[in-house]
Amino acid sequence: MLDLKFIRENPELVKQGVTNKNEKDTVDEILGVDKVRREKLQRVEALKAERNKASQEVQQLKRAGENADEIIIRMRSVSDEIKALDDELRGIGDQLTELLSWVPNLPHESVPVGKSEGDNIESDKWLPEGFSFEKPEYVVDHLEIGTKLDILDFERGAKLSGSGFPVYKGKGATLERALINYMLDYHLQNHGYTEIMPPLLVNADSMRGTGQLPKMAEDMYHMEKDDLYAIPTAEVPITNLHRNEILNEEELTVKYCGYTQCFRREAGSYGKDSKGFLRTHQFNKVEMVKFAKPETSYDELEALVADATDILKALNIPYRILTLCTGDLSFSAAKCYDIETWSPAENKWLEASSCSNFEDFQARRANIRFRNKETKKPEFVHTLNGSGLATSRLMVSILENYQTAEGTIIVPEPLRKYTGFDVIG
RNA sequence: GGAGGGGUGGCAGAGUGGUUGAAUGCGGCGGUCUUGAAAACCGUUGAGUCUUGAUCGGCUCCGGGGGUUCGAAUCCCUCCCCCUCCGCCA
Repeated sequence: MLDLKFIRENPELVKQGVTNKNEKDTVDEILGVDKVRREKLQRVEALKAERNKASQEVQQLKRAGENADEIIIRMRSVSDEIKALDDELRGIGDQLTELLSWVPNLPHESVPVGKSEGDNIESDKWLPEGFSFEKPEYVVDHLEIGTKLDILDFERGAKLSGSGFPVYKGKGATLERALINYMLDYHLQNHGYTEIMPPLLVNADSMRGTGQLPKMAEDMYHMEKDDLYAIPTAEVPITNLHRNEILNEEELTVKYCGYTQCFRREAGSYGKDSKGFLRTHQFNKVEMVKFAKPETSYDELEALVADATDILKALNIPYRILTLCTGDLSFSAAKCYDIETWSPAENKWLEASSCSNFEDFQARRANIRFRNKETKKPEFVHTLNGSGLATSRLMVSILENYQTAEGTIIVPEPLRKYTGFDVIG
């Protein structure tokens, strides 16, 4: 959520940012409603001040044993007027909140202006020694090798749940689990994160807090009976851990890291990159979340990207980093880097991680603050998160980049102590 | 699913319908004392919002919503959440 006062004082800036993000510009509508609201607010508050004063007088008169009927009768009508105005204000307030909840975060000034993913900028690239974009003859895509080695079973997954629900089998399941454990341990031991294992079902307040609601409602699984949502990312429960809390400045930066399964309906994206792991309804992800002081949040963002790419380097997987342009930024993000890994079989880069700074956008929605040591006043924290990383996309990279001419998969060295085997097939 | 108890400031915990934004304790901050620290003592310490250039000031907030009243943390209705016990189950 943007600060209403900020919108009021910088309408042109907000309009520009919203337009650059390809979102609807409702600034004038918001300012109009806001103006009406403030006028009525001032009126009702003046009436309330009058009422409060009169109530004191009634008390004093009664104590003195005098008659207060005149005031009481007068205040009766004032109270009615207050009630009517309050009703009106509630409606206006709801309208304003609704309008504000649809306003996206503004892009940071360092974000390139652009319309779509074609305008993203490649800001870094890392290739293992001896790597070539030339695909070896024998390399087949992850679906084919996974089926052949009997480690992935999408067909039975479809029988159980529908398409997009993968089944991992045998060494495939073990490899997946190894990846998760390896990444978690890496972040805990080398990057100073604290592990969190959160609920996978959360309430609507949590979804609003991180900005999934209202915009992404159609993309989430919703349990109607209990009004709970299946999390699309661990970002939701982990960021909301501190919803409605005031943190101590000394505690910052708070760094959490957690593994969860993630659930996405992916409504409207059928047929688009939908083969095998490229787009699934359920997948595994290790997520990193930070609560930072405003002045350090952009440094923390760079560190977050480094934390994620450390893993790819250790696994020897080619990757590149994209700085997303304004048009490709998500609703809540002020700045975002995508990390993409190379898929030889698809002959393209696949997104394996997204690292974002939300500045105070989520914090304002979720009311996450810290007490400024100097001013002693609470201020909104900056929240950040990044995948570290999504295993399904990593699995594609491993199954393709570690394929041998014999049709086997070499287990990346760092994962071996977790898998207990060196080769699949 | 059944029965009961409870939701008050960072925490614990009082609160007769009328200077209660809220006693008290702890914690935090500042100070006295001390070589320094602890202890002790003194003082101080909620958030949001409107108005203003900034103060001053106004208003709101005792789980959420509604009601009664001139006036509600306090009375009534309703919803939510938490805890304990019983039942069922992993």
